[in-house]
Amino acid sequence: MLQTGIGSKRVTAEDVAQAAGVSRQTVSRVINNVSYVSEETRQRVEAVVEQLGYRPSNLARSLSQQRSFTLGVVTFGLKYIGPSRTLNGIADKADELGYMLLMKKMDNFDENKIEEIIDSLLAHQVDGIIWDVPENDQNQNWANEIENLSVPIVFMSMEPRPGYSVVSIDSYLGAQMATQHLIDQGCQHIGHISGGLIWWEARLRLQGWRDTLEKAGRQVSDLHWEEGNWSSSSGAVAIEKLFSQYPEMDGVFVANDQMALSVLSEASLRGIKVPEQLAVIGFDGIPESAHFYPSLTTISQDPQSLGGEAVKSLVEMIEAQRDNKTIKARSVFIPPTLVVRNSSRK
Amino acid sequence: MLQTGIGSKRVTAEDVAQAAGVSRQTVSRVINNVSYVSEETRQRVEAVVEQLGYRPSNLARSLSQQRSFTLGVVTFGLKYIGPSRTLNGIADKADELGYMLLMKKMDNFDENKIEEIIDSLLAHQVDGIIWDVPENDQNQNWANEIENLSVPIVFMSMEPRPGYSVVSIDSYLGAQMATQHLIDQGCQHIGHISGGLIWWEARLRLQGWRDTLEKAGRQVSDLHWEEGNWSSSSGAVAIEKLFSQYPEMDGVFVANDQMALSVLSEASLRGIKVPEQLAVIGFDGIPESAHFYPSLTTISQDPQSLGGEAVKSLVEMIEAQRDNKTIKARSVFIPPTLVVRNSSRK
DNA sequence: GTGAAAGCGCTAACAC
DNA sequence: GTGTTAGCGCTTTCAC
Repeated sequence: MLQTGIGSKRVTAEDVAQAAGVSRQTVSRVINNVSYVSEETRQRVEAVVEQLGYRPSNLARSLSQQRSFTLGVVTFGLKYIGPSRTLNGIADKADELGYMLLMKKMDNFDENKIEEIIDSLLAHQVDGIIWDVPENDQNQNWANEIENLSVPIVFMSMEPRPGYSVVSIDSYLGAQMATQHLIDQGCQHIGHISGGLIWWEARLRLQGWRDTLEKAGRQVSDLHWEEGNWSSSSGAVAIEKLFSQYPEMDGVFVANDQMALSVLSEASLRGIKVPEQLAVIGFDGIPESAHFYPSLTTISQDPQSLGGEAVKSLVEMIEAQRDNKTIKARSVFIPPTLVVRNSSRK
Repeated sequence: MLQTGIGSKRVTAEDVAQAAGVSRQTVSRVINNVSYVSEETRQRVEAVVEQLGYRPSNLARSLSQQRSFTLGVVTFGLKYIGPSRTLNGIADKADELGYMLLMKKMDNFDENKIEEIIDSLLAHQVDGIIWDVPENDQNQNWANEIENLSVPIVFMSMEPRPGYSVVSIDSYLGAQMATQHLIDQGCQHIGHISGGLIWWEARLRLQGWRDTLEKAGRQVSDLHWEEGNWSSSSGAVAIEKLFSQYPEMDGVFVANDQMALSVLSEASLRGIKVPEQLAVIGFDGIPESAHFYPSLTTISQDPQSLGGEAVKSLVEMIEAQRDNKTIKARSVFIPPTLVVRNSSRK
């Protein structure tokens, strides 16, 4: 039974105690199922709880226990599908482990905001923090600011640093797989469209492409790649440039599926046949990519488990801290998988 | 300056008071800028605050003020782009108005979960709740359960009921606009692919399509539409069926852009020319739709402002409640806009 | 202007 | 088994 009446006064443990003719403490014991309470008392209390519609206040509990079972999550670019799928994974795992999520978003790289955000999370007594904001030039310094936090923190998609816990997709590996796949398909001239290079993952994917080509003895030039910003629009601009500055290109590794979508469209517009004249491979494996035309070969990641891993790591750290164990930072890299579809099958 | 040291003891107002040689209350006054404090004391306290890195505990404040400046948000289908863009709008507006977001997700329609979720939110003393879960047969009953909540609640994308605040896109209007557009382009046989009909919005879009056709004197049959579930995959299945059961179809209104993507792909596969042989219009206006091939005509909604409106409504209700004013429920319908692109321009 | 006391709703520690 | 006391960190009320 839910509490009734807008603005009605809250039913407290004290109310229940009085109505049941016991002490507050006994009510607490019944609620939390801790230490023995006689069956008779328990039932009496439970009846009153039900009758009064009593719900314990987590707020008060958090204050008294100095632990809130709440995790702070700071995300960036929630309006894009990638980050929100990760958030979904975080939410699922948090739920499973009995934590709530206190959410903050950060949309620009204002350094002052970093402290403000962390502070507001801390003020709400979060037990730990998940930081899912891309690292870039402007916000690198926060690493220092965050160094001595009073709660554990897990970073996502950030370059691992000793002493920090980081959970990421193995973008470098994925880029290698993608490039190698194009090589295996017989492509001779493989271009790349990167994500915004302020993102660590974009830099990794670029590097993976470059290294793989070089390892295969291919010539790599700066004319062979263009920087996008993850959006489809930027993909359209980038592929235009590549078409003109790298006309012999017969394969392209695109750093995410959204930009790859534009590559397919622009190719269609120009009558360039995919994959015959141009093989295309994306990254992310968004569900829609299976329905692009032609269907898109891609490096698939599972943001669900990515988010889940982050929560798992964080909760481990939280527990360790409570038990006064040493907290050992742990970095997790999740390998992506290659999904071959029509856009690359020569 | 951030707090230092994992697990280090929290700096409290009491600590500051002692260090500054004043009482806790004076510290509180300085922090909250309320009532007069002598300039000298103020500066002394502020110095100590800075020096000790004192951060007031919002938790304790919430408990004592019986108000948390936290909003509960319950979302459904966060892994899809629509709901997460809405969440983004919610987060922005909440930030602007000084509220934090406590997030819960709900992924199936388990009725028991409803109460549990609401309870956990209430236990954390949220000041109000935004309910962004589609209404369906199984979960209609919650309306009753939620009836007498102790905090204000705003529903999203739900059929308006007297006494409830609801914020929605005007899907019916959008469907009319879409269908009318196809009529205006000269389409004679206009089909429809709906979203999952457990969603109120899917039903509205279906109805808008049907009504508009009938108003235009067109014949409408159940062979002219198919139910999808919003996903691209379901769109592929649906369009297949329509192609076979409604071969004369020369225009199709698809209930969201993801499914429309599959329509474009399947048309390409079959060599059906869009828009010459089949005009296609989607719904939502996701950024990618501008880069489909051909670019997709769509009914564009702004989930950002949708989420913003919900927060605005909710906060209004919260303030009203605090001032003991009568809370008047208010329903907001946001009209979408028609974006004409190549998929429908005959 | 500033301080003392009480209270927000709960739990931990110790009695009985 | 159950009650009492103290305390989590803050704000409110009321003195002075």
